[in-house]
Amino acid sequence: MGRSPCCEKAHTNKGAWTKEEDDRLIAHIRAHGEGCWRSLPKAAGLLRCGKSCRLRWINYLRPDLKRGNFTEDEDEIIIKLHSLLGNKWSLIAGRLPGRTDNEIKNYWNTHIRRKLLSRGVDPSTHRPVNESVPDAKTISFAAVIKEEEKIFRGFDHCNRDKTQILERCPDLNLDLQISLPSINQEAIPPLRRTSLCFSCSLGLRNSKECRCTSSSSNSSSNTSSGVGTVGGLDFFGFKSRVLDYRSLEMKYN
DNA sequence: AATTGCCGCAACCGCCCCCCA
DNA sequence: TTGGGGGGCGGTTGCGGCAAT
Repeated sequence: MGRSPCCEKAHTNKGAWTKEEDDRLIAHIRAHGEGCWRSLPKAAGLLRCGKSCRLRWINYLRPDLKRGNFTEDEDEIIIKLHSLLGNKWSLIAGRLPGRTDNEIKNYWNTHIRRKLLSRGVDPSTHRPVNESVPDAKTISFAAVIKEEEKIFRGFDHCNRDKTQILERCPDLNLDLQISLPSINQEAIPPLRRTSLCFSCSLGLRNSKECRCTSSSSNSSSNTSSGVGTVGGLDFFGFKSRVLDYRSLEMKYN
């Protein structure tokens, strides 16, 4: 038995939303709030799929949406976040108030990709287009074990157990941690040490999150704020729990 | 003025994850 | 512990508008 459909497809409208449908949806959400999208269309008197209502509200009708063109600052933030997070549009949108994941995804595909290509940057890898990428090395443990089996086949008299072979490949814990590039400020001549805060490095100079100071002495304090926070800036949302950090962790046990 | 091709964006589709019974 | 349902997400599609011819 397959999955039950999210709605009665036969009796739902598709395509562009009418003004009347928008008004009904807005009125319903104003009165009852968001939630239970599956039952919302019926309650609101809409011949739409619940998912369609959700999309329409989130991407178009929500009152806190920022309409209009993206600013240069927003462009740069999107580029930097994309280089860190990849196509995690919802995470990127979470760091840009008033913008939706769909909007950012479309904007990326239509404008930023072209912008990066014109700069000679590959939008997928964020590396120069003509930069030769070193051959990727794939470590295959299965291949290692096969090789070892070949070797040990000649030593059958030893009654060597396969588990002994496997013990040669201990469990790995490949936890990935993300953090700011570690720069040893002590190794840099005093005059060249930077006090640029992370906000400024994202192109948000003079923003309220800016922690830059005229003195370079504060720069070290920025690195002691813990993972995901820089100078008190909750960049990765660890404090606000916007970012599901588990998606950035790979475990092999 | 009509046609064609391209571009941008809203909306849809299907998969995946999480929560709860 | 497990399975089903609901919601969220990323990729894709299709339509409308606009520029070029």
